[in-house]
Amino acid sequence: MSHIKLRNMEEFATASGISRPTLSKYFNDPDSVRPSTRARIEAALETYDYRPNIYAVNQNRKLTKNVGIVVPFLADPFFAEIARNIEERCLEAGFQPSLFSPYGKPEVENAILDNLRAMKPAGVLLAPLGRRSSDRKIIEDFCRDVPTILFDSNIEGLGEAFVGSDNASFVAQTVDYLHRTGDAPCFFEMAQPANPNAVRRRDAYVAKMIEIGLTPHVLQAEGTGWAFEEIGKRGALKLLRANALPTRTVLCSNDRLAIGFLSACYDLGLKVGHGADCDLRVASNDDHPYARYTCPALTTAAHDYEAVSRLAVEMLLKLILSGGMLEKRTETLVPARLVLRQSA
Amino acid sequence: MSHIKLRNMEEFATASGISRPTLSKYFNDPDSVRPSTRARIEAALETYDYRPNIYAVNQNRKLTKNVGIVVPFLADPFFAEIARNIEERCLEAGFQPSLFSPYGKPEVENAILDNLRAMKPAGVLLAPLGRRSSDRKIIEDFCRDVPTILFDSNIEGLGEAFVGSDNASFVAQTVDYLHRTGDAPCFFEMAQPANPNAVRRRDAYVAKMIEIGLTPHVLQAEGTGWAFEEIGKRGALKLLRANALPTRTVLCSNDRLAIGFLSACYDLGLKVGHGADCDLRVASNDDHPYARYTCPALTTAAHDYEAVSRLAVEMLLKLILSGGMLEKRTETLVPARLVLRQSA
DNA sequence: CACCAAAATTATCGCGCGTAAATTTTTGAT
DNA sequence: ATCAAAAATTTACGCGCGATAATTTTGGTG
Repeated sequence: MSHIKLRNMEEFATASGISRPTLSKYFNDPDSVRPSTRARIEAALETYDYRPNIYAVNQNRKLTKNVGIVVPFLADPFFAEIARNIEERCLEAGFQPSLFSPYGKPEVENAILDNLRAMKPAGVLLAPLGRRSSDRKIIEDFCRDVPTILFDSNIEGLGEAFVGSDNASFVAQTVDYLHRTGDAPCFFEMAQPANPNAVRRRDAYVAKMIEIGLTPHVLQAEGTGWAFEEIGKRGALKLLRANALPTRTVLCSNDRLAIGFLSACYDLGLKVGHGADCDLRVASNDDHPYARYTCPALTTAAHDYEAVSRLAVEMLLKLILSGGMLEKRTETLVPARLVLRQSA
Repeated sequence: MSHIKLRNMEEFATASGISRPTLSKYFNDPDSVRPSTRARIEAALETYDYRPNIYAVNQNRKLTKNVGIVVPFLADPFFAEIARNIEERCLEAGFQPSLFSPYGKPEVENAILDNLRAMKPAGVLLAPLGRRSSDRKIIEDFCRDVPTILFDSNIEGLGEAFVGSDNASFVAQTVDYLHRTGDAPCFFEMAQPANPNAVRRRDAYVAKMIEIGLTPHVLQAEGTGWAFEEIGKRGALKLLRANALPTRTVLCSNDRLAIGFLSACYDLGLKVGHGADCDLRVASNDDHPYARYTCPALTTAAHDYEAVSRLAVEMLLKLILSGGMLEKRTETLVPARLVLRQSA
């Protein structure tokens, strides 16, 4: 355990009595050397303090072992949870994940993509911001340079594949359940949603309502940005005070809006739930990590976090193994799982 | 706008008609070259698509422009919010932040520190896990190799400085307020807290109660890990059903426990708040991003997110400028700000 | 016009490692 | 002991850039 600091692989080679090219092979793949020499190397690593210089390594490798993970807003617990899952799986697969978030700002997303390009990652898992179509080209260019899998939010034709949740499945299940057990819901959303999935959910709601022969009612909360709870609460207060709800059942576009909605109901003394003594029912989409701790606990269409993150990483590994290109672009949609709690 | 891809600085030099050493100077500091040549370079950058290879750059620089940020559990909205603030400030200061989280696992934290060492960052902002004292040496060794500022959770004597919230200030304010306006609180915490700040808060509570001549009551919820809401809810259900609360006022160690506590109260039909018709009062610490959307909204001692992140980054920049060593280790404690809402 | 400091250029080395080709050693079977 | 295959070694080059020293050019001054 002398733990002498060695400055480069050359020094470690002389110290350990093993040639530098063999060491290089070992660090790239420990199984590529004979078990006996591997043991000698690992014994030497116990004695001497040496790690390859990652910058020199990555400069000379055509492909690094880095994997980029980009989510639109990391301080949103939904994305934090997805990112955590993905990161863990990448580590298990022997890659070095790097986490990035533009926190809702398109110009920061552009900067992240530029940095990512310079990092020459083996692959990137990108959950893009909802973007003006004029920005499509930026992501298109990025995907040309870096092997990329899109997740969470699809952009038609971009990336080597898409993995995400099936918004139609989410809304169909909640609408169906609410309709069967009482009023069909009106739909509560942001007028200017930060995330393109919101539009897909609204469209799915309208389609589903028409399918079952009912009139869709869409209610919108004003406000931009990522403070969904606040926007939901203010919007709900306004609607509830004006008595503007067309039904006694509300389906929120996502759980964060619903958290705000429930908070507004509480403030106004309205009892939410499916009981006979309740004033209205509130359901939502996502199964946000806190959905089970709202008052009342939130009935919601749950993301399959495990499946989405697993499928996304599997697709990424497949992409990396096949050299950065997939035969054809696939879109994998994971259905929701309806979670019944007290709110509806 | 030909945007031809150039493979290295040499090619960009011939293409732009500027010598490579001058370009190198420019990329290290745009102001180090004559304004006229700077303009020529930037004009060339518009025409040609070139970025220095970050791995080659970092290999040859003694010090990189990287900054490491490590938080114990990034999927905890408190840490996500702090990390977001810090990241933003580092970017403004011209550094490249890299975000890491061991998600509560000590062995992952060790791996992160190893990777960080290899990254040769200009500095690191580290919010350590609560650790067994036997692991202290690992962080001690790390701080010897890498200029490090500790934040959020202090480890006596480690790092070049510490910046965090003043736990005593948090608890003193809440206890004081609760005591003046009604019952003094009992204290609700985890029996095996994941974060060392919890211990400091408990001690501060006990000290404060004794100071004002009252008997402290500490109630503990069983459970380990980072699912604080669940632990808080189960613990609260158990206590409430057993009617084991010594007072009608509860101070939770942190907001996530309080979220679970409030959820339990709701389930049991207990009305929480400071009104005459309420069954009990619940207050807490942190001002978690969702504290204002609980039912009822949570009275809590708020972190000064802005100040903590600003001071931490300022300290880091000072550390970097002074070459990785500060004259003496300082501990900056930011006081809490009491936020009165409906729950107490 | 000459003068001089500042800035840019040329030339050259070093960083730490990947990688290839040619050679030598080791291995496990006959 | 023999021998071919596998593995390790020696030698050498290249990656893209930082950094230095010696030289030339630039731009403002008297």
